[in-house]
Amino acid sequence: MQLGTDEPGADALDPMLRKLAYWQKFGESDREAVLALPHSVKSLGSNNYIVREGDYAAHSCVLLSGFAIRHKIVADGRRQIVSIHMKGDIVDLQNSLLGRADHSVQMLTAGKVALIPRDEVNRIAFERPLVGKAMWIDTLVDASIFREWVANVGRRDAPTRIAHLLCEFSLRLKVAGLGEHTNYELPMTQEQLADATGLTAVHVNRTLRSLEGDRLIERSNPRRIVIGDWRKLADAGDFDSAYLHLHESEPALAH
Amino acid sequence: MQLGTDEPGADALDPMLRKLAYWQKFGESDREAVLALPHSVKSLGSNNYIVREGDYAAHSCVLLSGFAIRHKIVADGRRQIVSIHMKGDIVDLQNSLLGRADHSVQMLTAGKVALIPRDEVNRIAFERPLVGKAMWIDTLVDASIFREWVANVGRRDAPTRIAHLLCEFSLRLKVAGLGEHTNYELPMTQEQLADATGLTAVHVNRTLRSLEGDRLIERSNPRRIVIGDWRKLADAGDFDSAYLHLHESEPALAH
DNA sequence: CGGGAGGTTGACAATCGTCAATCAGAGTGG
DNA sequence: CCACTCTGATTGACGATTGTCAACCTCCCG
Repeated sequence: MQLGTDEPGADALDPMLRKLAYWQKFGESDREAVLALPHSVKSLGSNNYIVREGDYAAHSCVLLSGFAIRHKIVADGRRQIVSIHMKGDIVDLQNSLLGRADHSVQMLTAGKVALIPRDEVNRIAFERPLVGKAMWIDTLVDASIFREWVANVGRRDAPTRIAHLLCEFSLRLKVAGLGEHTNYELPMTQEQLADATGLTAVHVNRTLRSLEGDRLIERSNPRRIVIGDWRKLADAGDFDSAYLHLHESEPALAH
Repeated sequence: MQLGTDEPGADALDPMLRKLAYWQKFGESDREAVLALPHSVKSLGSNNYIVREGDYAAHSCVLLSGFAIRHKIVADGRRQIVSIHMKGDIVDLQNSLLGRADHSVQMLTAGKVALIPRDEVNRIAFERPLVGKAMWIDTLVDASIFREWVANVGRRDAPTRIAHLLCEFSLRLKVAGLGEHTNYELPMTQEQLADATGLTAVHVNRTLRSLEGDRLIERSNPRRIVIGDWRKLADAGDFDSAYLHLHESEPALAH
């Protein structure tokens, strides 16, 4: 299923603006300039590709709703998911500057994206220093998350790895304002979870059940994650939110 | 050993300029502006720290000679190296914008670094769009390498992982103009190699010897890597240089 | 010549992967 | 309403890659 292209609403880019303004305080004119970026909105079905490895992207792409992942395929056909994205995430800013995509971006659920011509992204980045700075910071935080993922798949065992991912997802849901962050539906199959953690689907299954057995999470159905004691799960997942570079107010989660 | 601070040479920042100019063609005034950045040069001994996780860095740091790594420590004290750096690499640009360091940077060998006040980095990035763009691209390529590392430790087996790292190192040596890239001395212990690949030192040792046994590499001493057939090693390491975003001329290595 | 760091090897253990069967739930057509 | 089917989740038995522990070797350097 590949759905059509919609008319852009007046402030379709609001989720992107919120994200950028989170990194860098904007004045009114910068806010308006971001919202005024030319773009088209596209509705995508689950599993639709936004970018394919090797593409020369003509657009930058912002996720307006739904969830998406970035992934790479290795020699024997196995897949590694390198990041998970949600509302407001700028999903392929790098392609505006780098040219050929070094990985694919794929929808996890149905959702909408805004496509912004790469020239426009480049223009605003350099005409409006605060906007450019916010975009740069956004890509630096992305990079910080990749580093954490290298450590996660490289040096943590399966239960810790999965607990860490559940914590990251929870906290990012909260920052994005997407509902109850201690009781959420993980928008992916266990196979996708395996591809994100460098494990196999079977082992992910066993590990989830073992986290459940240890009362670190509850699951009323296979995808629903209920976090009873956030601090306990964070400890189990060796989770320290510093790498997300959130403002002071957020990490208070720990309470 | 922590050596002193030297007088900056007239063009100490040349390695940084070369790197930036590789990503973005500069005019003469931009070149001069980069070289004119205020900075101090510091000589560091092997294993000295450049940045420690948690630091609020007042400087950005460019590696002028020697090798360095970035790493993170996980709960049980194990370490994950997330990248390896060499001459010309801008090693903590992100700290200029992000504030608190989310990982440590440590010298692998003795070498020199240039410290540039973070305000100066911010200033040049926004006063000189081409310089800013080059720095931005540099951070995006960094991020691309992190993604590849996530896939490397997440989805490749030990021999493939190590072969991949050897290929990446080889190619980056070549681009940086640091001698014979098919016959080089790997500036790290097997324990450090293990921390970079998410393995243990013992297993790294066995795997290196097995690569040797398969005639994918030769080693006249434990650290010297001789690549007889580059293509063969690249195949064994599932190595495709696209993620390094080099210009067209370099990947010709494959011949 | 002694000490130490790093490299090498073997025996054994454990985490995690593979294969295969079964189960549960959603959607579909008769 | 009820097979039927498909995807995803779950479980068990077994196997393999990788980790752990411990010994020993080698080289460099003071």
